[in-house]
Amino acid sequence: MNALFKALNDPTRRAILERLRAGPQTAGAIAEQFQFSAPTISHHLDLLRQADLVTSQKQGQFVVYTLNMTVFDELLGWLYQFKS
Amino acid sequence: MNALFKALNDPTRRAILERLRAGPQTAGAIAEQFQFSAPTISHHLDLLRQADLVTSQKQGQFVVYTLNMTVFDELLGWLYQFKS
DNA sequence: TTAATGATTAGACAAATATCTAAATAAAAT
DNA sequence: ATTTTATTTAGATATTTGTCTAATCATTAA
Repeated sequence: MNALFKALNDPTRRAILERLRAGPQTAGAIAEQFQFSAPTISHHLDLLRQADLVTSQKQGQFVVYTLNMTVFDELLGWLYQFKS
Repeated sequence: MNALFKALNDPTRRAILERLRAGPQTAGAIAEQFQFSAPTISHHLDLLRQADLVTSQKQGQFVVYTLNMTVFDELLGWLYQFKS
């Protein structure tokens, strides 16, 4: 829960998630879409993975990142207690 | 959106929200339930208010904080784009 | 009007965070 | 084998954050 909110508390990381809606992408392809250095994006991806918001698969020299939406259920569950 | 995620990215602030589910409470009553100083809780309440997650009404020398759940719709809306 | 109570503001400080460059690792291409 | 490409790790740094104590503001009570 902590890792989840932490991961979401950054506009760049949220933007990465939104980009991944279009489908899995390599670390490099993701980094290209932002003005930050590759190590910075790599770090953001690490935090997203710690929160289980993305998964990564190594494919040759590339690392492909995939959105994992199942974690949102946890968030929805937390939100639900506040409804009504 | 930034203020919202920022406010939620702290366990104490999330706990405050959960306590407020029981009903509006004064700043002092909220602070009593935590081990932090009154100024610290006051600061957390300020961030929650900046995110519009709570509203405050001054009643004499007390300040009553009330949970505002309408903001969660914004969060749900953001989450919704990831569904399916 | 003075003292007490509830709450916030101000300022300080340690810890966490986001970013960078440089270096390291691993795979592919020459 | 060597070099290039993709990515991560390491280390540095400036900013942000959570906390505290002390001081201030505002309201109520003596």
